[in-house]
Amino acid sequence: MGNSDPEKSAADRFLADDSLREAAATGIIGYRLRRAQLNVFQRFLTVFETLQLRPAEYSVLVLIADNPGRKQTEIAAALGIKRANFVTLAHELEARGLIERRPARDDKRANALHMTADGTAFLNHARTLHEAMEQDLVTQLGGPQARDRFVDMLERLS
Amino acid sequence: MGNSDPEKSAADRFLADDSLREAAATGIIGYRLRRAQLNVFQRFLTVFETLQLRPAEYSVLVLIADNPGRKQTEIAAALGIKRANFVTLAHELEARGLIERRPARDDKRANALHMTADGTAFLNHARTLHEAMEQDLVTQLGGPQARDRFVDMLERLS
DNA sequence: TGCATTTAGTTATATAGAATAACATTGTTA
DNA sequence: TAACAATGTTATTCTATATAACTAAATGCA
Repeated sequence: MGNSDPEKSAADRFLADDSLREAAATGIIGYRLRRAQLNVFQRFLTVFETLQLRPAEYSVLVLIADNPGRKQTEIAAALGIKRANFVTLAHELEARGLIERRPARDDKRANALHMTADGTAFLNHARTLHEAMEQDLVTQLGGPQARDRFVDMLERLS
Repeated sequence: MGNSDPEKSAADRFLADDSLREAAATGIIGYRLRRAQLNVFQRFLTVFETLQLRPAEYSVLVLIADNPGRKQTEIAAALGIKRANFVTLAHELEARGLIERRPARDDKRANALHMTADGTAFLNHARTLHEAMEQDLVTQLGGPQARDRFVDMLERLS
């Protein structure tokens, strides 16, 4: 039983008709921005597939490693993740043995987040993969200077 | 009965701790790309709130107006929307009287998509709003040249 | 101090976007 | 003509994100 109705990739059809292509993208910054973002995220998913790590999870690990002992709410807020949604995320990372949620010293309600030894090793590996991907992106953008200009413009839109 | 648990905006907490802020964004193109995209889309939603028009719907209308008579699948594919998901989208736009789905001459299976007179008028209004928004973005980016460089870099990532 | 308000974490739930599978109808091609 | 492919469709799933409501604890203030 094979795939009875395989979708062609969007790009296949996209390139099949240039007049449509032009019409779709002309003068729409938001549209191109979204396309680029989806593309970069897709690349991320591919690169991190073997690690079973999604973008949000990676950024959470980076933030905890660089800011050990912070409370859930702080990490969540810094990444623009709602407290409620962060709960599941943190629980999964804890269940995988990558992070620990210790009772905070100064606040009995709060959990202080820390990396485990396994988590640190795992993140180091992930960081290597990420840096390689990032390097690819820089190359595509046209070098470090272009990257800096690009990131600057992204910030201007935020 | 007021909002018993109002969330602070992400930015409020974000700015409350610069060390976290720096850690979150350092060296992560994908992260900043996503932030910028969400921000621009949020602006779109605000601008188009009175029209009750979402980004995908706007791009569909633009594409149909610029390519009248195309089949559903063509429009959907050009925008990277799955056939299946496009059905609801097209039905809603038709229900609002903005587009028509006429039987295609050369293919009894297919629907050829056309704007209605109302749809054209509606889209003209939407285009005005969009152009104003686009102009704001260009200003934020630092002018037309910066916009061109920016869009070029977005294309490089796609 | 005592009481109202706020905050941290949590659970449950809702909504939107995007993806897959399967199907009828029609078109294409070997 | 018989196999295959494409179009539109429905149903379903998955993921991300958002909201409401609750508890326990902390904070503020009169």
